Amino acid sequence: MARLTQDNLLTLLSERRLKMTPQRRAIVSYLAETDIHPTAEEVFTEVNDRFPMTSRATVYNTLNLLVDAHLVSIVEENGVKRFDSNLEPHHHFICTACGDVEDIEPGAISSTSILNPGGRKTTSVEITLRGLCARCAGRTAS
Amino acid sequence: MARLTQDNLLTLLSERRLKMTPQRRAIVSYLAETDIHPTAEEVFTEVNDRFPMTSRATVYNTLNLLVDAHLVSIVEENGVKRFDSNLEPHHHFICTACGDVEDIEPGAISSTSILNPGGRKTTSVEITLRGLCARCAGRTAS
DNA sequence: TTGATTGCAAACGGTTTGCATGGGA
DNA sequence: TCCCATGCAAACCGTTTGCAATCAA
Repeated sequence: MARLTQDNLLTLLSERRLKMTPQRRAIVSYLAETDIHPTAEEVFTEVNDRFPMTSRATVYNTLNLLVDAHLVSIVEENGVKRFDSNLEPHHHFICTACGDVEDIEPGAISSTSILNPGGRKTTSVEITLRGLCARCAGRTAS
Repeated sequence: MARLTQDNLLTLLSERRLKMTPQRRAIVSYLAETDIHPTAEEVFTEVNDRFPMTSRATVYNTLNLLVDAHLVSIVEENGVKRFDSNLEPHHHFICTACGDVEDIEPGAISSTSILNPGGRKTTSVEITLRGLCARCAGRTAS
C-alpha cells in the first residue's frame, strides 16, 4: 500500500526548486504514519508536540503544496477538510456516530465500472460510504 | 423523479409545530425548481430578487431545517456547501473546469453493490465523479 | 548572498448565534 | 395572546494573505 514518504517530499522539492525545512519534514513525517485523516488543526497540534514552533500558516502552506502535487488528498465532511496520505486509489467510510474517516479498499465494493455518462469525461471517482464504524456498530443497539 | 415540494414543507412544519412564512415558502419554491445545486449565498440572492427581504440568517435556518428533515441534501466541494432538492437516490458529477455540479442517475453507474466491509453498517453511499462536463469537454482540446 | 520560508497577525468567506422586533396560528 | 420566526450585527471557525525577519542552498 503506497503512502507518502520523505523521499516523495524530496523529489517534489527538487522538482520545484523548493527547500527542505524542519517544518516540512515534520509535517510529512506525521502524515506518513497516521491513518486518522487529520484536519489541518490536528496536524498543527501534533507537529508542534514533536517539533515546537511550526505556525498554522506553514501547516496550511505545506498541506496545500502536497495536495497540489497529489501526494495527499482531501476528504471533506461537515465543512472541514481532512488530509489523506494514502496514495492508492481507495474510497472512504465515514462514521455518522463518531465522525471517524476510514479507508476502504476498492475491492470491498463490487464492480464499479463508470462510463462517461452524457458526454462527460470522468477522470476520478470518489465513493463515500456513511454509517456506523465497526466500533460504533458494536456499541449501539440499533 | 421526486423533488422537494411545498407540500413537503407543509407536512414538515405541521409535524414540528412550526409556522409557514413567506420566506420559507420562497426558499422552498426556489429550491424545488432549480437544478444548479445553489450555495446558501445563491439562495439568498435569488430569493431576495423574488421576495425582497429575506435575511441570510433565515436562509441558513431554513436550509438547515430542510437538511435535518432530509428534504434537501448537501454536496460539499472546495469548502462550500451546495444544496440539492432531488429526493431520489443519485450521484453527482462535478466539473473540474467550471465547477458545475450535476445529478447522475444511479443507472449510469453499473452494478454498485455495497456490502458492509469489516463489520461496518453502511447506511448511505455517495459516489462523486469528477472530470469535464459535456459543455467543457466539447470546449477544450484535451 | 539571495530568494524561498517562516511566524505573526490581520483579513477573509461561509456559517452560527444573541437579542430585540415582528407576525402566524 | 403566545410563542415562533425574523433581521441585524456581532461572533465564530477554518483558511488565506501581507509583511518583515530568518534560513537553506
